Amino acid sequence: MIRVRFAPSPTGNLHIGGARTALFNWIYAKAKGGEFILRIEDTDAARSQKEYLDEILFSLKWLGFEWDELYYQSQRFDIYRKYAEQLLKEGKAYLEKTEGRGEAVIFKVTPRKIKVNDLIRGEIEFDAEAIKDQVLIKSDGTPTYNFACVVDDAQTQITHVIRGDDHISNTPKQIMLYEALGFNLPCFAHLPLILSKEGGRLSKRKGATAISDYHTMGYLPQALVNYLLLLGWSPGGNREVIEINEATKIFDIKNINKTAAVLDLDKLDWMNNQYLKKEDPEKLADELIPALVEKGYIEKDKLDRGYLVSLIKIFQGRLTVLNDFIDWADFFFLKEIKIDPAAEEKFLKRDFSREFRMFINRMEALDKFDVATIETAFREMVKELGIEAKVLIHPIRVVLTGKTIGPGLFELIYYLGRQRTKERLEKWIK
RNA sequence: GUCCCCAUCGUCUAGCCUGGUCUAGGACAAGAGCUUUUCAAGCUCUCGACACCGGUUCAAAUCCGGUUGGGGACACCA
Repeated sequence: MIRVRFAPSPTGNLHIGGARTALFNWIYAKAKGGEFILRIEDTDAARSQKEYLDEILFSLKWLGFEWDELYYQSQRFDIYRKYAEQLLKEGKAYLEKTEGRGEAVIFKVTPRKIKVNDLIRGEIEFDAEAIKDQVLIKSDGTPTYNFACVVDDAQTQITHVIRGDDHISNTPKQIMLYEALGFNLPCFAHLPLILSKEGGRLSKRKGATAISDYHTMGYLPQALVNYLLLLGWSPGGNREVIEINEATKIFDIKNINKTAAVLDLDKLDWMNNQYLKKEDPEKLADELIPALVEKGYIEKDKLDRGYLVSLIKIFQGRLTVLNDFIDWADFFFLKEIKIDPAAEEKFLKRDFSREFRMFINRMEALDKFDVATIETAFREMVKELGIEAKVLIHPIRVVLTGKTIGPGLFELIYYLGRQRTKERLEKWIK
């Protein structure tokens, strides 16, 4: 049974890099019918925070990476202690006293060559000569990262350690510990790093946006996962959009490439639009309702859900992020719309009183008020006036929506309704 | 400084393992056009890469060596 783990430290939010590591672990488990274990590396009590833990757990669930088991290192200190004592007893570690602090347990490093057979990179050789003796238990009694990591991976029977490239130099240190403790070695796979656009590691300043923020901004988890999957792996066959369920069927560590990838969010935007277009509008409504309520655009108990879904449908294909809807469709919810000054300048300098009046009358005369009849009435009217449709379409759009961009005019009028269309047009009749 | 990793369009990548089918394919971005009711989408087209040097070979993006460049690690952080 394949067992993999993702081991974040709650000293920061989950960001793109961590999410991608989690993804590759999770998908490998799925691909091989294995288990995905989540381990919280919260040994540093001073830096670990509950809010980060919550954010990490929320984000992993949001992305769809459900775990089979969950461990907290802070609850396992006695286990680390036990193994440290074993090493002490066997003479593989020694105690070191520091003034003002307690005793630390230090691992004795024996000079030798250490070979790592990495699933992605092949064989890598290190010389332990360059590695200093390693602290196992700090003088405050807490374990160090490398020690706790090895004990936990072995104890929880992790078969494949899949992690970022930045851990590659920890690997020889950990292998020495596995051997000293008499544990079986897992397989190692070191993922290429994700670099910021400026080069270098992802940091708060450079692209390390919290995953939960992508949720807040209106990205779809499927889109983010698909984008992440393409960073270092390819389904082949010139495929870009690939559903996770399909990807799990063809995923293999062997196909992960060695090169670090630069984070370029343009492609994520494109990907998000791809998923937004085909997403069930009912689901998008669920996502949008809280934000719309908060904006005061709708009221929770007086919600016309069917209407909202209809509106989502006419915007769906043009959204980059779901939240674009809130700005672009505001005129459907606001009593008083704001007219973009540039749009007014461009389309409403002329007096359209006669045309607007005429259009109102035509609409009121309609027996059946739907997208097709509105359009027919409008087209007949401009024909009679002897003008091009767009001469009138743009000014009407600006008056009704306040914007120069948006959905087709006739469906927009249909959903705005006769009454509101009339009111907004009348404001511009002198 | 020491150790380690990496190297195909601006970006993500296919191809590399198993040299010839590669005058290197796709996607994003950019530019042009079509459509049109604006924007978005869609469609068509354009721009654009095997880091460099040497070796092996009839033949190298593909194998080998070096150079250069980029990145990572060297904590009683994780």
